Amino acid sequence: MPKSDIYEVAREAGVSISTVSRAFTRPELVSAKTRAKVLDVADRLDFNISRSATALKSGRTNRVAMLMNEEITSWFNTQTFACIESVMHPAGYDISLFQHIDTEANRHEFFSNLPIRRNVDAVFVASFAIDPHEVEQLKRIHVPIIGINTPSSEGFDATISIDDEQGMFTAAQHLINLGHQRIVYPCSEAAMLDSSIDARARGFIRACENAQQGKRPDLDWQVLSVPRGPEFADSALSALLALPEFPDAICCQMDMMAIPLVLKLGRYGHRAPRDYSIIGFDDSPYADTINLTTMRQDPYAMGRAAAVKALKLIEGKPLETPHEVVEAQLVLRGTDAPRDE
Amino acid sequence: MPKSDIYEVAREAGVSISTVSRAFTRPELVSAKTRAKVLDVADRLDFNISRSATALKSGRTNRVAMLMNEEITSWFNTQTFACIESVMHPAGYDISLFQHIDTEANRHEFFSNLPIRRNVDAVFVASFAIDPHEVEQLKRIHVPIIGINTPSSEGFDATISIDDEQGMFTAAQHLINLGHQRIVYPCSEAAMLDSSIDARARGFIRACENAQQGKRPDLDWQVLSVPRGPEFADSALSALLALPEFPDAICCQMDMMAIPLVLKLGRYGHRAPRDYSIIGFDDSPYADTINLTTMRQDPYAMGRAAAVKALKLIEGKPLETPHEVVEAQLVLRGTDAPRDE
DNA sequence: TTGAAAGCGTTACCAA
DNA sequence: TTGGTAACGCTTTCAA
Repeated sequence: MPKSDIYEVAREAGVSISTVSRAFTRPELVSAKTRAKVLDVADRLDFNISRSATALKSGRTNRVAMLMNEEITSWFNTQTFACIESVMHPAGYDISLFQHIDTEANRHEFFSNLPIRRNVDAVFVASFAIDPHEVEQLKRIHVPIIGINTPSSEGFDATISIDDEQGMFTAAQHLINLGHQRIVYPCSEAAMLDSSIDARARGFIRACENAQQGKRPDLDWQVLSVPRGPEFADSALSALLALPEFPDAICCQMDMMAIPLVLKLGRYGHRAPRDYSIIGFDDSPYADTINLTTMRQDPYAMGRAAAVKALKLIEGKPLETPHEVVEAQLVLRGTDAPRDE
Repeated sequence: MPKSDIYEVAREAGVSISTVSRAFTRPELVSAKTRAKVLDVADRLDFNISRSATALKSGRTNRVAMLMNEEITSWFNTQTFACIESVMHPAGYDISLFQHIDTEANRHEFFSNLPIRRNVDAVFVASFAIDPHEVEQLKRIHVPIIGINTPSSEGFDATISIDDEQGMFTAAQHLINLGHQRIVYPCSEAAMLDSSIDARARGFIRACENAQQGKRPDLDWQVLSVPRGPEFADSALSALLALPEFPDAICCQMDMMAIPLVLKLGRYGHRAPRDYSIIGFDDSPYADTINLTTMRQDPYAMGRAAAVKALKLIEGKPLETPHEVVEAQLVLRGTDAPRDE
């Protein structure tokens, strides 16, 4: 078993363990020659600095936690994780992932046991709401807490969020401006506290009420709520087809709702934009392929921004703008058209 | 700063640090009363056992590495990561992710510096080929190496792979049996060494040559290779449409090729299964939505199996079946039909 | 059931 | 530029 320790390397290289350590982590303090010698011996003996020991000594853990709703396999979570990883990994951090912090049981388990206490240098909360009590609990780990798409920034050291309400307001407005009469907003029922979704619904409602009270008193709109779960798109499809009159515009909570609808409504003779306009939200995979008009959000940029903030906070540096809100962008493609008179 | 150490907890609880330690990690060795007391004090003082110290003391790192081609955002990588995580996390391991071990530069950097040496308890290699020299390098970290969809099991302590060659053979065979005459296999050019993809092409070719030499001497088939990159599906689309005669069957390297093709070919008047049959590979998102006939592989099950193997190997237990190969399943849906005479 | 103490592999201070 | 040494926070053996 050729796993050697720092003493062996020191002996073999004819130096002290201090020098071995420095050759790895403070190369500038060691003469080029000594350093080369040490690294050469170390490589031969399959030696490398132990991160655990470094962590212990330094008081840092070199690890951050990332809390998420549901699975990392969802589009937003994957994107966010990927770019936080791409910033944190080069900086020497591992990400300890906590999925499914959504059910009451899991939340309670997590926030009362607080397994990450004293074991991470920062915490990311990705795209879900935690209640004030939970934030309090989280604060007890005494490290920076960074939120991504959290409905509130209360209690967080930094947040970056998309403006869901305004984004969906814009989407609905766009549909209204196109002259559509009967607009439906299909959405899967909000998970407990998941107000990123709620905010979108609020934006839709506000746009419709605005229009109704203004120059479009005739506007006919409704929120079509279907149960959460893997079947939500099919549920929305059925609900839509069962409506007394098919809408001329559909404003979707997210692309994962819009894409199946566009695809499957076609089979029932409803073609966008010929028969109705439809708009999505997210610009997630295949939105471009099916030419879906949508509101784009950029989780990659958000994740990166969050990671950069975290790194600064870990270093104890102050943040110029701890809390940021970014706007979703309307991406016009081919599933919307003015209503023909 | 109420971050307290084990001594403070011990003092406050009126016990020794040994007892505090045991209260957390060996509760059965501590009287219920003492344990309750200790945990109570610990919670009040925001104390928790340090994973770094535990790791250092134990000689374990409580961390595994996962190496992958390209980004974690690809469907297969995300799925695999998610389920390895779901097994390793509860077992107390973090996953240190190394993305983009694909370019020559990154590979060299990784395999010669070997940053994970002495810093992980196992290594997962997800879905890409590493050359014999690289395997040798990897072995120098002296921990179990587990491969997922690696073309060879040479040098690995355990592997689980899908039989790409056989899977694509089955897919092509199916199309041939349906009576199709002109079969095209569009594929993006293999990344260097990425023979999971090559294996699929080989399966396609074998099925076609078999048929040709047997009862289908008239079979007309070809491999349509397009450059890698984000545009591969559009490149394949153009290439297909530029063919002297449009094929009556398309056998796709993967669903991410098949799905855009089905969607976009429709705009050019080619409808599956009316005008041609098409089959995918993977059963990735939206395959079911568009009713794509495809070969299903189950990265979730594979990841789980790989993680279980890793855990056993870390414990030093022997594996009954270190190397496993699973078959892809033909999922018949709606994009294939017998050729009408 | 509990306590004392050694040691895991580093880093950083102080000295040389 | 390099070496000696204490200390980081835990686990575990041995003793009580």
